[in-house]
Amino acid sequence: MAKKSNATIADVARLAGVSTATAGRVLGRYGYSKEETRAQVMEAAKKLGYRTNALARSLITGKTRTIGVVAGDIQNPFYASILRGIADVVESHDFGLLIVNSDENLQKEIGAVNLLLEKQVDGLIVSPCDTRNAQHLRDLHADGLPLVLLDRTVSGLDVDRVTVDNITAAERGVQALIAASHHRIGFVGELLEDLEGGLDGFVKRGLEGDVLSTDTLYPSWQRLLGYLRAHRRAGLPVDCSLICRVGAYSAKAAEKVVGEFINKPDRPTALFSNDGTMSEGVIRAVSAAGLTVPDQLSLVCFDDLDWMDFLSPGISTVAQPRSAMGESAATMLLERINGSEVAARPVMMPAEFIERGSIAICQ
Amino acid sequence: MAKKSNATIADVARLAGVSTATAGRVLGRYGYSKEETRAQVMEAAKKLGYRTNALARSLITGKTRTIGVVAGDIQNPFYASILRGIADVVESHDFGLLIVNSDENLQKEIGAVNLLLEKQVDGLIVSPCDTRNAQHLRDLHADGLPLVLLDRTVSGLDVDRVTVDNITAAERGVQALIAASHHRIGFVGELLEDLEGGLDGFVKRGLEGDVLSTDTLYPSWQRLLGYLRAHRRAGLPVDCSLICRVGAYSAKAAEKVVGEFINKPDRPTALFSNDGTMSEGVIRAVSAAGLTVPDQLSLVCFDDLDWMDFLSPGISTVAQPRSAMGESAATMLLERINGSEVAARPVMMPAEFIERGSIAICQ
DNA sequence: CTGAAAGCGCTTACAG
DNA sequence: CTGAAAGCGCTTACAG
Repeated sequence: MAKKSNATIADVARLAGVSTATAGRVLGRYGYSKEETRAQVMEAAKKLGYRTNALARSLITGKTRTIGVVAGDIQNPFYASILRGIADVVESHDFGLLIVNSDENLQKEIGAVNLLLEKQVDGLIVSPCDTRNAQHLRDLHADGLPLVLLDRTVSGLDVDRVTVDNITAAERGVQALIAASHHRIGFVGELLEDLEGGLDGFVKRGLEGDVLSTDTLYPSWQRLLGYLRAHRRAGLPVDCSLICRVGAYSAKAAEKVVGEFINKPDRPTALFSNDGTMSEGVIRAVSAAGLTVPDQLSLVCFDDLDWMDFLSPGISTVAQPRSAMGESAATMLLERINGSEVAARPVMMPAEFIERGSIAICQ
Repeated sequence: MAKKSNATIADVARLAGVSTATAGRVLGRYGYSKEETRAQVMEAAKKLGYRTNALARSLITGKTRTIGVVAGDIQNPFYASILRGIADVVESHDFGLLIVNSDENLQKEIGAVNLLLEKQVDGLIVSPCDTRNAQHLRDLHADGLPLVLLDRTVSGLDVDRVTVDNITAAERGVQALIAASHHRIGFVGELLEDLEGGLDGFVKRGLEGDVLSTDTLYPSWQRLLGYLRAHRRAGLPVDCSLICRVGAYSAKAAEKVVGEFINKPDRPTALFSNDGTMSEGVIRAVSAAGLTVPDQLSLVCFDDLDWMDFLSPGISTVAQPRSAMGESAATMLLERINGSEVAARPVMMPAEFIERGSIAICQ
């Protein structure tokens, strides 16, 4: 049995000797049906290899049981883990998962959202590449489409979101370095976006007190804030020349910039690398410079990538709960899809500092 | 403008003062339409924030411009890179990408395929978890659905596929070790499946000459074949006790088994680790045993993971062309979807041996 | 509990 | 070049 999966409800109904309405009721598991009728229809369906056409059903019900995700790059371990978390909850609810990469490019993001909307997804999880320029996302929400923001937020868009408490997390990592008597701690981050007042202005404000509305700041800037706060609370001055602004989100770029950075005579005694991809570049640069970790240079990274554990020495790092982030985002989205109308939930997850062997006491 | 994306073609047609057929023609870019009419319709569409409902279109055309992928685990760097390759070609053709994890579990795979079929994907890329028990995949092909197999093949299913030339690749890696005078080379692989004749029988056959029909063998067994072939061609005997069968696809499991393996008095002088995940376990075990690579133990891995390059010493490895594998699979699938009826293409991609610092001359 | 009819939002012949 | 009508494969009221 079961061949040619192009049988329709009409075919099944005909073979079973019932109306399409009845056949539809038993095959779609809605409405009433007599035990006997059900058996007949099921048998006919089996004989014909009937398979529901979700398209037709969705056209009527207005629900596709499919959600869309716009991620920066599914190949990046950060997103890969988050996606796994999303996929786990989505799959357990028998939903489909449509995934598109944005490469952190606004035009691609807009195109991706459009594609997903045309396919009528029931909801969207987006890691927005631009926190201000995001009218397409605001429109989505205004149209009532369930939407969850991931990793970043968007100004003027009050929807469910899951982010990491980057400030506290970075502060914790830098504190560990300060506790080991380091006073010249380099900060390595992409710090891509241009902020008003520039880097110097930002540092000045960050040192004067906690910056308000840090929500829509990009993660690397938030982490810089944590770096500043750790210094401020320890009563330590900040040397702006120790802030290494890579200016691109790539391990190669980080390697190059950090290479020059640590080859200067007044190089830092420790480095705080603000991201997994940056960290790869840092490790390469440090190794190329022939510096030993932690003896000649202490190191704390961000995001616990597989290799940080077995690299020798183990890399102390701030671990983001990646899978849990994905699970949380997906769970909230499904709740919205199921009609929840609670106020927007700004889920900010804590990151855990993992102490390993990359910090030495500064002499 | 552009709000409420629930306007239909009928709404646009009404506002533009034309028939739905005409509105459909201009919005769907098919059939003829006068320049003037087109302008009117476009303006009405813009005013209403019209967006195509791909569901309705697909129901008629029978095409969804969406493909499905069943991967083992999207979080695994092997699959993550392949998926990126797939996504790149799919996105460039304006197709959607539906992804499901199988966790290498047959029941989940069957469920995944079913979900994707109900959503009417135009084609499927599957890394089958079972090379024999795969009637659901054979049925797919019999039904005429475009299907491409990834990484593994299925016996009795002659469709497009992209695999790696595992035998040659592994042979090349082991050769490098033999060339450095190693005679006691351990092989670490999951070797999950039970083959007739067991491991011993397999080794015996592998040493007698090239095993026929290696196609449907699982990758780790193919790689073992490469290990055997390298020995045979070098005139070296094979000690079965050096073949470390992990029996599970997990770094943890590999770490445990390899830990015991290399703590024995007659431990190998070199290790060939047959997979990225196994390699993680191997590195942890080696490091826990306090052995120095390559001085006390030489090492060659499989699949070039990020860390293999910057781990010190660099890990010599056999690199699989992951992104290219995904691109190739997706390209072939789209060709089939576009009607290509050439004979099934068994694409077997070469893996490149990357020499770094993990091999020392055996004293 | 079942069936006839309408309709979801499009595209496709078919006339004109 | 345009429109009226039918139809893709389902589900949804509405009668009975």
